[in-house]
Amino acid sequence: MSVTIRDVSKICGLSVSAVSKALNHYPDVSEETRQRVQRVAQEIGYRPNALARALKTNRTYNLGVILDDEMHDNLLHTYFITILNGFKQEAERQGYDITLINHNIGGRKLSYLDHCRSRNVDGVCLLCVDFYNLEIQQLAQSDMKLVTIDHLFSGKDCILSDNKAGMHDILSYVVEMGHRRIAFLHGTHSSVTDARLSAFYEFIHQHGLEIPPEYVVPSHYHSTGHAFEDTRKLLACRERPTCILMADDYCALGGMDAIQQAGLSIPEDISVAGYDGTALIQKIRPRLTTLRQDGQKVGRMAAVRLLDRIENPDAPAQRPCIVPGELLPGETVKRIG
Amino acid sequence: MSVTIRDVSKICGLSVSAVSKALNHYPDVSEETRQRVQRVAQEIGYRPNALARALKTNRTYNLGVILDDEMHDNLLHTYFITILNGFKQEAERQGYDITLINHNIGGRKLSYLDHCRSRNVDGVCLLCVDFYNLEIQQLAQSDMKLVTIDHLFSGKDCILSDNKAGMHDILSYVVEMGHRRIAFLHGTHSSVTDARLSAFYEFIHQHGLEIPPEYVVPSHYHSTGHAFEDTRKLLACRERPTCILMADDYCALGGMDAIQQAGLSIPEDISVAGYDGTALIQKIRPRLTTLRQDGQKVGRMAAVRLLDRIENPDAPAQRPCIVPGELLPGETVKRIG
DNA sequence: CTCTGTGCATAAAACGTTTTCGTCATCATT
DNA sequence: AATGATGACGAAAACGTTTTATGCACAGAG
Repeated sequence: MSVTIRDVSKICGLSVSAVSKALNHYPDVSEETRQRVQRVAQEIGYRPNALARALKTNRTYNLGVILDDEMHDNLLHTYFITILNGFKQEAERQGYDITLINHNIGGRKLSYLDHCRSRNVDGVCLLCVDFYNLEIQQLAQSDMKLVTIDHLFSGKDCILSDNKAGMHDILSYVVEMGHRRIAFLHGTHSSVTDARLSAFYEFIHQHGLEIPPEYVVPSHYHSTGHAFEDTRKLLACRERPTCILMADDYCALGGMDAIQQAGLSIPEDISVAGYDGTALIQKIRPRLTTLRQDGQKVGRMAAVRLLDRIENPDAPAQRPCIVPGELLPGETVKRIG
Repeated sequence: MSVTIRDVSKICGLSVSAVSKALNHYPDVSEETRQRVQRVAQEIGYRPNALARALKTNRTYNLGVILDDEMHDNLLHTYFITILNGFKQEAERQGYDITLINHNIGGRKLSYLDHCRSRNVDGVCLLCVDFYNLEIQQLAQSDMKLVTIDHLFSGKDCILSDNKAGMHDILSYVVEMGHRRIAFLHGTHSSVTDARLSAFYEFIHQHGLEIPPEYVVPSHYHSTGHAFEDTRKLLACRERPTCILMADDYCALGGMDAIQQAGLSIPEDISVAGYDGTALIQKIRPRLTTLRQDGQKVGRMAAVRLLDRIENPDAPAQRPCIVPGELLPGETVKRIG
């Protein structure tokens, strides 16, 4: 089949162990034979079998990424993809591969934890999952090394996009532009939503804004359809908001659609702001005012933390790494008052 | 450490081999002991070590995906992500995991082929790579089971998005709308570009359209920036085209930007069409006329083909699987003449 | 009673590595 | 000359499985 270490050893007239040691830079092998071994290995194209090596060393140099939801299309959300991209780049840089951990595997249901164990990944990144799911909880409480994105399990490593500051920045901007009647069409129940909602309430409280309860409407991330409907309802309020903060950029698109179909124009009649600041969205007109999350960095830091954890397993848990965002003022929020 | 087959065997008072056979549905084990073994395995949470199993059986149930370019951000192109998503879903359905094959792994350069071999993937999907790269060629000529997307290596399995028909459909539509002076801002050298370009030339030849050479301008996929510049040049032609076909939807955005900045409006002054029909693009106004590629299906079929190949390695190579697209008439192509 | 088959279980080799321990020179030190 | 240290290598166990070959008891057939 493939060329093994045994082949190298035979050609060199050495034992298998000698070859192994030569290739792995052990001290007790003469410089001369090391050279010879390496040359022969090179010549006949020897590549260590990662499986066999991992079986022995308990290191696969493989990181799991869990990225799933009931809809099975989270891969399509640009924010998460950007994170995955950053994660992949850093992992690659440090010599790790990444494998996507599936939920149902070959008919049989296999829990995430079992799956990770079975594949012997060195660590796992929980990116875009339902953190309240029981299986995820089980995984989080196991001894599996893991890093989570935008959700903190106590004692575990974690990367957070700074939603508190993000909300603060965008609200400050909107208020600065003269808005008082600000609606918030927010996402579903999650840590991210919690962070953003509480930042929202804290802000309006501190600034003495009077926000009627119907201005805070639960919707769904990544769904132009829901945003469309929920925005329509918002427009039907007795007293219309002058500005709507959307759950994310996708929602902003759906919402803007609803606004325009209602015969209103943006930002003359009503202002809109998004969240995420994905690359594509910045290309469309009118340029959406939004808060860019640095998904690339989030992903990269996640890999850094996870690999750090893998290298020194007994180090105390670090504080969550908080990645700042950046306000992108566009053309969809009008100065009023 | 983890619970192994040996633990099960001890509890059951059986040999390791008996347990293995019981779990793997071998015939020569009594129904009674099979039941007992399965119960015990279940109870103590035994999960076979995929590494050890793979080492012995030469099957990892792991598929590689190569997705790379010099820019390292192909993950961010929606078309490819959609394909990856479809691929992942089908692979998952059939019990396979997927791992992303890196190029540089841990400082050391490792060729794609070596990397695949070393990880012992059962097969590999070439999605979005430079097919003219020497390493890719080497991989394609090896005995590694592989499937390619939108590029045919002779004798290998392949999925093609129907670019010929796609170009034909969109050109027919545009001509039907009365356009004669049609420009084509196309992507970089690749099979996809070849297919689209030849379909373009074939069409204009068959329909007796006179297209000045400067209407066919090489640009870059997935780059609003290049499209912006190249569109500006197009607008400077003595006789402006009435319609521009863009390399993809990203380019369409860049191009539309250039058009609007030139003080022209779409589609009144000039028409534009994209290519890809990604989900997000369909939400923006004006709705882009474009050709939707069914990336989901492309990915799914790729997995189907690859797994088929893995199951029966000696079957003759099938004809390329051609996945049709769908014209999405939007609002960016005006009826003229 | 012997032979042969059958049903069930075990022993052991194998997959390709890493790593611990031991061996055996050689050479310097008492 | 005995001892010890050092340097270079090999033997073998181990990682957790699968699979082939083997054994053994018991049945029925001659």
